[in-house]
Amino acid sequence: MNNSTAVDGITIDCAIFGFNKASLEVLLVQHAEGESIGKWGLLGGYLRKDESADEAAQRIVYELTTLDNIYLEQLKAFTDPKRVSERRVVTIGYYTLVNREDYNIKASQTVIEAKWYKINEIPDLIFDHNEIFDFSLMQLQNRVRQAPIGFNLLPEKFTLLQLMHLYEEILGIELDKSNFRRKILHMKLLVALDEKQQDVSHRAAKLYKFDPDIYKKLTEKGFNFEF
Amino acid sequence: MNNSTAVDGITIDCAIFGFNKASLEVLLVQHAEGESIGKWGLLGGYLRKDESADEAAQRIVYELTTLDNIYLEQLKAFTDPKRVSERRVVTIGYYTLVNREDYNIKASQTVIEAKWYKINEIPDLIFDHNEIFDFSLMQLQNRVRQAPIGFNLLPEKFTLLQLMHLYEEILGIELDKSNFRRKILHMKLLVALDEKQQDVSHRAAKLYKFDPDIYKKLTEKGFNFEF
DNA sequence: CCAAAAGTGTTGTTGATACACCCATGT
DNA sequence: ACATGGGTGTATCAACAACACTTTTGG
Repeated sequence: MNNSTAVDGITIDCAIFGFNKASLEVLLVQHAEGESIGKWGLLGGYLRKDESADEAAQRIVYELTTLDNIYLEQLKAFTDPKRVSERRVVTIGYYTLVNREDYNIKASQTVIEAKWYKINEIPDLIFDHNEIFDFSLMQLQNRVRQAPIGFNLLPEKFTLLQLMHLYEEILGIELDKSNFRRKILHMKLLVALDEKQQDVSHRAAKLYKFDPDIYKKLTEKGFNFEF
Repeated sequence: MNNSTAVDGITIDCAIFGFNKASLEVLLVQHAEGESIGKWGLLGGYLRKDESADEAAQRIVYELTTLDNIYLEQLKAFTDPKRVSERRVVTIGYYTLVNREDYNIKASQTVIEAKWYKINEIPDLIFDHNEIFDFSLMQLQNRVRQAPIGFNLLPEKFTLLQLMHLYEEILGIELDKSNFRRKILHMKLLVALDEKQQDVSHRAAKLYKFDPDIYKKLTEKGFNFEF
């Protein structure tokens, strides 16, 4: 990358979450250059002089995955003076939620390899990236209870049990099928489609989709996302 | 201040909340030097090379108020490339909760004047400080519903109605006295003292204090702070 | 017919809400 | 006596947890 356009001493690091079958996973990368060659870490990059941190995070994720318009939220700034040896670098942490069905790795100059890791099988990462990851998971668990951001991890059409398993994975709890159905349907956030699952070896489930317009209307009255 | 010890291009800005009688207020300052002379803004300063952002925020608040060991939480980094004209400066926002009874302004080299403003009477501030303040209020409203951080705004001993008025002010809602009492006492977070209000022109209320030890025990089981 | 997941129904308990009401104290 | 806030009691309603049950579909 062209360092002349970068802000000195400020980087962006991003935890990219995806949901696969029944498990919540994070995309980690091996860096091809710099002092961290060959070690796994969160996807990162420099903040450029003409962009905000949000724009930088969007750009950095796009450069690796070609994913556009993804859900993205700043965590906080990580500022321990010793977090990177030798230099003083402050990093601004982010997390994003992506739909694995849309995802495709793009060849990249700065990254050797990218790989999904289950959230309870994260290896030792560079710098303070384990701390950043832990914080991002905590933040995800909190946010998912306050707003329906979890839908960003699912394909457009999904069954109620897929949704329930997603919440179970993220929150690390078990939910009652019957009660979950009642509660989520009662919120009126979902639109039932005239479609069912295909090619499953059991009774096919109805498919639903999340409706952001309905969400906007409901959000003014306020409703509860505790599960 | 000695700029040779400062990290280039990174500042700290802090919204200091206090609770006075019945209103939630923020401490604003007029800067004595730099491009912002004479305008009101949040308390701010440079991040130093040998300190984390948390330490910097503690130091900056201490330098003005001599308050120590206060509740302090990072908001996020504000990074719009145009947020400060001329230079690229990223600021890390903070908010703190202080007990007005402990508070005393200290003479300061960098600040002409400091003044408490009611949260709905905030003037036009320098840079993006209005945005930072709005964010801090939102964050306070959210956090106060998840954990008993509001106690940091009160004196050590307080009545149940003082506490209720605090929540009403922060959240901008009205609460039912009877139901509030039941709910807060039911949580078992408060320790009833063998003391009553003095010199009030009505029946004296019992005083309570918040017990952090009890909170720690309860927090593991989880409990609900929605009001 | 069986396995597996989809989907419905029932019941007891808890907690929120909206009140009405009585108590203590200073002016 | 009355104003002001302190403090108690109660009836109603909505939400939740636990669990049993029926339905659909592929193999």
